[in-house]
Amino acid sequence: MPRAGLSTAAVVDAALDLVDERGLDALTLAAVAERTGVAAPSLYKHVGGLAQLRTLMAVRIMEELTERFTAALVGRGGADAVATLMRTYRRYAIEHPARHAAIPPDPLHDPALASAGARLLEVFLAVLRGYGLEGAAAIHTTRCLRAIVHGFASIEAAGGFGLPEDLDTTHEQLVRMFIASLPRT
Amino acid sequence: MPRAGLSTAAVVDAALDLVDERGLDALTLAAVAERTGVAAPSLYKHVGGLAQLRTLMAVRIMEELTERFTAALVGRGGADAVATLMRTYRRYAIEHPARHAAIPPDPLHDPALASAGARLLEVFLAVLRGYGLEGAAAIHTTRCLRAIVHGFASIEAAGGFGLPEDLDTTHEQLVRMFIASLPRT
DNA sequence: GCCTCATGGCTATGAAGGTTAGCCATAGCT
DNA sequence: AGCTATGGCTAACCTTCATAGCCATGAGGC
Repeated sequence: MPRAGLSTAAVVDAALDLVDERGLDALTLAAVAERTGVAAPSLYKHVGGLAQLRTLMAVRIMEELTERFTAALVGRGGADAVATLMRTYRRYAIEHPARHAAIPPDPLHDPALASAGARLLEVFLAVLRGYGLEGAAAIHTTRCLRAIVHGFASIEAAGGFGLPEDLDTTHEQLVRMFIASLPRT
Repeated sequence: MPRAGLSTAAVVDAALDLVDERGLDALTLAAVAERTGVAAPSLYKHVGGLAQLRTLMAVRIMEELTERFTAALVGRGGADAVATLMRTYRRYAIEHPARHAAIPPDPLHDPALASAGARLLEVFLAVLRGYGLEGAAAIHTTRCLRAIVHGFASIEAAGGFGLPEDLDTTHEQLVRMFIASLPRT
């Protein structure tokens, strides 16, 4: 009975690979167990259960997103930064639709997700701070931005825009719309 | 063994009541069966299974939404119509968060949902047509509007806006942003 | 080099849920 | 009154999550 040498991180890795390949609905402990070469109950030695596996995945995904944003935003400011943030978010959702769908809508409500969620939120706030927005105005504008990027990415990743018109064009229109709504710098 | 006098419509009614009360995740054939006073397998006499029950619910929900929109929009046009559409959508999602969450993102991909989805889409297009938008421009702008209202409503209905700032204010900012992006009439 | 014991596997088991098969009483029609 | 389609039912099966409890591994101390 040789050991598989599993770890919590390895289980999360396998789960992420699984949803990338077969979609979020395919995330089942049995499938993760098969992929890691272990019986399903053995996963409980590394992970508290399906629910906890989902939150661990969400943390990883939010960290990955935050990292992508910060990498894409270095040296940028103003409208350029806003547009880059929106395009980077969209690209991530296209590349990893299942991961995008796994992002919880209310990360701040779960202590295990709160800090990763707060760091992600901070990226949005930082971009708008470069626009002179602070306090309540920054919160309202961040919410608008979040609603826009989340809404577009969710629908696109789900294949919800059925008609043949070009989606890049639609997205650029959305980028212009949001930037035009910001205060003149 | 007296008959319960069930029908497909009655099963869908019970399912809608159930998700209204206990959330979308509580939608289970066992729960619907209990609520209708019948054993779970008996539901199969009226409904093809859980998946079909979900699409039947989605059809009902989209029809209900279309009806609300048309009722709210009579006699309105231009910016007033756009704002009314956005506010009506938001109100529906607040009143019925589970129903809103049950709306499929890609209704046009399922033949059973296509016509209800197309009627709903037509409301959006009609509102923008009053703005002189037609053809590809109307499609792009409808997509923007859909992304905005869907994104905001999804996050709000899920309790995703954690901070205490007033959400009405945020939504009105979003309404102004979208209307400002439309061509001058 | 051996012992100990925490660790990480395993099998067995059970509870929920979806689904199918097949039976039978009811109710409506002739 | 009798036939038959219909709409209930029970029994059974499969999948999945989860728990319990067993046992081999293997690292650290002696």
